[in-house]
Amino acid sequence: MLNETAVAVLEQTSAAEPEKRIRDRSATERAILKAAKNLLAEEGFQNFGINAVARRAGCDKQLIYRYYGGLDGLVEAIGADLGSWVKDRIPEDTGGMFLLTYGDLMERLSLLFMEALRDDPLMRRIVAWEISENTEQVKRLSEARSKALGLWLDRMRGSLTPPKGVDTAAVNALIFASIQHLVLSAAAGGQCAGLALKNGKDWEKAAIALKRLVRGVYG
Amino acid sequence: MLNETAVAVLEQTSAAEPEKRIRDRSATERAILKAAKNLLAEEGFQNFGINAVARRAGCDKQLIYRYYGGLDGLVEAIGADLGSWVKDRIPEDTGGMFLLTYGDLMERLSLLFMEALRDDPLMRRIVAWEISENTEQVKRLSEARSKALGLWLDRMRGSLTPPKGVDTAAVNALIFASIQHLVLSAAAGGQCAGLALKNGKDWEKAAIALKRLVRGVYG
DNA sequence: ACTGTTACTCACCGATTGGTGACAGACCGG
DNA sequence: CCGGTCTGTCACCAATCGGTGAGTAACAGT
Repeated sequence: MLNETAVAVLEQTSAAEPEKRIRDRSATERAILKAAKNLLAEEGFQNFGINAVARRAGCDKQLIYRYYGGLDGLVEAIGADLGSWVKDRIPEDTGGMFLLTYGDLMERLSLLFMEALRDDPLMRRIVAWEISENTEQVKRLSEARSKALGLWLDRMRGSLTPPKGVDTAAVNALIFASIQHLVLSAAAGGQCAGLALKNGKDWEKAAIALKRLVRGVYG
Repeated sequence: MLNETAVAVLEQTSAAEPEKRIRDRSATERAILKAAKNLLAEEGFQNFGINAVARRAGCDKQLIYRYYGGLDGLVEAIGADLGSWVKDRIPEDTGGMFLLTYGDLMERLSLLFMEALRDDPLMRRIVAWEISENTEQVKRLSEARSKALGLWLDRMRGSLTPPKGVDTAAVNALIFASIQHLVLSAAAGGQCAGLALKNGKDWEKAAIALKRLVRGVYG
């Protein structure tokens, strides 16, 4: 893999156009970041290292040290980039939902979160990483993710007050933990605690069970 | 670290005699297995390899190849050894519980499982491993764990029929997923989804929320 | 055109990994 | 006693890891 610009140049080499700017720092930086994200999403954190990222980015690892200050900085950049998650995952159409109770809201958020996590391999890998390791790298990344998730929840919640008499923080933590583990387990082995999670039908069952769980506590 | 026997020998040989290692295959095998389990429990699967296990077991890695056929066989042996989990985790005192409803049962099982997982680092690491990787190694280990858990649940359930009209498989999968993620997240970072999980007070809150969740679906 | 800076590549380092073949010593049957 | 098997050790392999210092090629300012 080469720089995007380099690829573009290669593609139009048929013409006699003079090559322009193979040396483009910001493009290289973007290529590195993109390579890192893709690598993390596809391969997981096991084989996530300087050499692998440089290989995939098609540049020398030295550039990663120079531009990001090593893997730590690169991971931090990924974390910073995680803010874009919020924008992508907020449905602009919030209409059609009248008179939301807290139960309505949590049911909707749970299903949305499950769906979002299902088709975001990078986020899944990060969650798995958080659980498996406790280095400073992961801690920072975890904070960024937590922050992004919190922001997402805030945006989605709007101005709705939680019910009294229930420890919503703890209950919601359990609900979201449930979703995360279900999705991660499914992504890894196609099942969770013996429950098959492969085709759409399986996930429909899971969704129904999730609704029932949420409705059970929040009515 | 050396064999226990070897250590004993070393302790009583002041320095005159050349140290002799006891030739005891089964003891060495046990030492290797124990080292592997401890290593996995303490360090996690990140640095789990032939060299690390041999180092901790105080023997040459060649012996791991000979006795277990490499890491795969060793992991499989760990899985086979996982059956003992069931015996350790079944409270012999099942009296004092009259007229169990399914809700009573699931509440009790949930709390027991959470507690059991909380003080079993090896099991936690295995769960985290399952989620993070999908190699043949992990698959076998996962199966063994799943089997052990299933056996445990059977033993605990006794002869109690689940309620109709509820997809108990899916709901229970969600509940146990919730517990696993909560405990793993806590073990890694002392919190889960912003919910602090450090001292006993925190866990008490989590337990209450868990009860509420279970009671919500199963009454 | 000269100079200095920027962007980038390359070669090398020590350490560690998984894996193998050769060897030494202890034990046992003959 | 000898010879073979079992148990354990050691040296070595190629590959990969993270990390660094030095060199090269393209650019910009003058």
